[in-house]
Amino acid sequence: MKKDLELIRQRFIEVAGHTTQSLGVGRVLGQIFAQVYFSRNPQSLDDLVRDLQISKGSASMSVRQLEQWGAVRRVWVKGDRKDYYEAVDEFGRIARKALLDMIGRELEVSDGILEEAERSMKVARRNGDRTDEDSQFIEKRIARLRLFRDRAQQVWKSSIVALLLK
Amino acid sequence: MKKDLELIRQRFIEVAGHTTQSLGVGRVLGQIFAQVYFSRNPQSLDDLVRDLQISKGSASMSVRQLEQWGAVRRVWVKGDRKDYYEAVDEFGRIARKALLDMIGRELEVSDGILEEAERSMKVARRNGDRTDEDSQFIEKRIARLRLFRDRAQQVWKSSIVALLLK
DNA sequence: GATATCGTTCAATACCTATTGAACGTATTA
DNA sequence: TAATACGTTCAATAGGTATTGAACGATATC
Repeated sequence: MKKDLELIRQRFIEVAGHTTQSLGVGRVLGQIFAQVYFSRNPQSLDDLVRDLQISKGSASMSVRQLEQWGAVRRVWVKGDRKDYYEAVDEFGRIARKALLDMIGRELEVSDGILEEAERSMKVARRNGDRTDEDSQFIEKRIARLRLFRDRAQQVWKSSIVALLLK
Repeated sequence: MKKDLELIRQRFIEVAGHTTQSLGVGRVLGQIFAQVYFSRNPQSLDDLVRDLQISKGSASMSVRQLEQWGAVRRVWVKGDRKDYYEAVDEFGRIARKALLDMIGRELEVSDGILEEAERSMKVARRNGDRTDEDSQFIEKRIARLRLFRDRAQQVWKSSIVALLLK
């Protein structure tokens, strides 16, 4: 491959690695995807290990993660036992799955605590504590939190949908 | 304060810390905001140090970060030299600033590499390399990337705006 | 059936970054 | 002026997590 093309490729791999790293999913993940995405031929684990100078274990795990998100797909190369991978060129779907996987869980957790708190407040109320100033304050704060949470939920969902549409 | 209210507060602090941690901005940040948000009285650094059992340095830095994002504001308590902080109850604006600060930079970086690559391809083309199959492949991939980037940009901006609106 | 090839697993390690805490500057009080 | 109270800074450290690599199982090849 021509030298300047190779340079561009290298640069993409570098930046992709940096990006995924600061997104909290590890450098290797981005590097692998970039390498596969900018390769005409399907890439084997060994290709990745050699070119990116990473361990086989790392390559194996990262590739599986990428497969999970639908970012790469296994392809069959006849007469070769190795697994080969090529990039799926549908960033929308990929981003959707990845984001849901990464952020979705967290959202559910904080959702849980909110409902839990709301239940507790309800119980406290029924016991006639409604005049308590502390309770009223906390209750208001929780209500505001709920308001934001619902808004954020909407934005989140519509964003996800928007990204999905090709 | 009543015991069950205190429990709820504690739980919020715990979850907030966990959330900010896995968002990559440290546990203390979330803990401090939760504590301030669920306190009727403005909180001093010492309050935070005592209640959360964190170091003064950590408290100082995290509070400054929160101030930067407009999540807490300094308030003046007469007859007291300490700095006190209270929560700003506008999650929309806070989220906006925080997200821009955290993700905005990354977006610009990956933006840079894209334009850089596009320029390089343009130059290569002018030199009559357009028949090169490798070049054509890379060029197509870059174009697809650009397409997604622009879409994502739109979604990103509209989400940010939507969150801002109270 | 023995050997070679390939992918996976997971405990150990290396790396990164949040957190600490001592030292410092500044403002306030005695 | 000395002593105290307070917030900030930053080098050192702790803690968490990505990455490694040796061991393993499975499958193909000799």
